[in-house]
Amino acid sequence: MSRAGADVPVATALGGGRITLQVDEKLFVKDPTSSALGLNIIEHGILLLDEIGYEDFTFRKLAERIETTEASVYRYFRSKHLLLLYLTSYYWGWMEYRIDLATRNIESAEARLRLALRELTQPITNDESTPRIDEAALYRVLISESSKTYLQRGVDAENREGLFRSYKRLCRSVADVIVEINPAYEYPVALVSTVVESSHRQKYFAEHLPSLTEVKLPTAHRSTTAFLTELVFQAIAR
Amino acid sequence: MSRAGADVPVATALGGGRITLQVDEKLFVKDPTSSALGLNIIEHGILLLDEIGYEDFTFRKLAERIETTEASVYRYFRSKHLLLLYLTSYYWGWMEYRIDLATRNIESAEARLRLALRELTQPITNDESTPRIDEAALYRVLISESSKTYLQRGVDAENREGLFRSYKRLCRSVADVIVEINPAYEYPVALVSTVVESSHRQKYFAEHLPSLTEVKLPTAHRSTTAFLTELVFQAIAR
DNA sequence: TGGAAATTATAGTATTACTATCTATCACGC
DNA sequence: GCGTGATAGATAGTAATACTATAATTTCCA
Repeated sequence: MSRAGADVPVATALGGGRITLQVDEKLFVKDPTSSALGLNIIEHGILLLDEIGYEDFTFRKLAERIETTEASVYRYFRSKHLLLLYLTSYYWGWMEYRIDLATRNIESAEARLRLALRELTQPITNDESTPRIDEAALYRVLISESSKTYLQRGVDAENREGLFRSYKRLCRSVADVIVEINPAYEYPVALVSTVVESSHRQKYFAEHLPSLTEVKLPTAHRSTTAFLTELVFQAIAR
Repeated sequence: MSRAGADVPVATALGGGRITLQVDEKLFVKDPTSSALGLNIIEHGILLLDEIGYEDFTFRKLAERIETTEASVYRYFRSKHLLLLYLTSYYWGWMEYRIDLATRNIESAEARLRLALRELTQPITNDESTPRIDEAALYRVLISESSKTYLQRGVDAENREGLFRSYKRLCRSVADVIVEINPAYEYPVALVSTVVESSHRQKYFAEHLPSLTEVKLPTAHRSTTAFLTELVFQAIAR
């Protein structure tokens, strides 16, 4: 399957730094990595989303913060929804790249699955090569807002355009490892998508609705990894 | 634990029918079950949410449909967000009532858990006693929109007011059965909340992002039940 | 039947999510 | 150094949303 890293998103440059991922061109009007203004939109888009949440976030507020105009922001993204989709797509692409990096050259499928689950359930760490991206903030945005990319009427049309490709590819590639371990297991992709969603949700619950989970701050990441790793290995045990 | 049904929501009357559930009074301004207009708001609120989705849903559109005015709708619900929260709260209360009904007098904890998972993952069926409620439509609304009740900035305040009590109580009561089966299992509530969320999500994926799951229409309900029941029993096996 | 409560009609506000147009700036090749 | 084309900024405008306010009318029921 994707062991050799074929088909994995290519690393190029974001934030004046050295690494970025290919994000589908349909997600933006003009590539935000191609100009200082675009990078500003990404950088402060993440920070503002983290601060005030998707519902209260507007291009007007973002424009004020980076001292540009609403119209200029619209030159890069058709809507705040597509900005969010861009960010999540970037995130999943990066996640797949990280998993690939962590698991290549590892023989045992079990070990690879364990590493992949670790990457999926631990927060992404600050990356020196992308100085403009606050990874911790992006991760919080993902936890709170990523479901909103697909829980809306436009899903089907957007899916037809391939805008969810990075998420689907990520789930598929982890599911492939499960199939390697137990080809008889009937729900590999469902299991992965459940784990990915649950990882975010449990951390959200830990912070906002703590009686819905045993995952507790400040060790939420660690116990989420433990909970979900155990869940997966028990589920696929022959 | 809740075996005897203590603390389970009481059945009273909705829709001119015989059964309703106590819904927290903080969720509405004026009890919608107390008048014809209120019942109309609930009935067509569900149908309209199902038809156009939460984002496009407005009180103006609802008012037009039931031939009343925006202001009249606002007399019952402070916002569309609180209407959605009312509907989900009603749903979880009813679910708890159904689980209690299905599992009381059953000795084996395993059997009770299996029955509870069945209730949680199968769609609610049309109920003769609530002729004004289209259960199938409500279920679709829940699948697509229920996460939006808590994935927003107001969660903490609303949680402090107890507006998520019915969801928390439901998860807790199912988790109690897990504890009965395996007191050593570390994540009973997390497992239940994961299953409840995943049940909705997998069905949503089956319809809109089918490559994220093996659950397939038109047998989505059956295979979701199978997938999640297996997942739970494997997870809690000693 | 009278008075209170519920509902309707009408109007208004601030904000949102855009779209349009025109001008200023700036890098570039010649 | 000059023109050109692309980018960004300034400004304005629109339809819809999510309410709030107030007065008039209808309904209820004691």
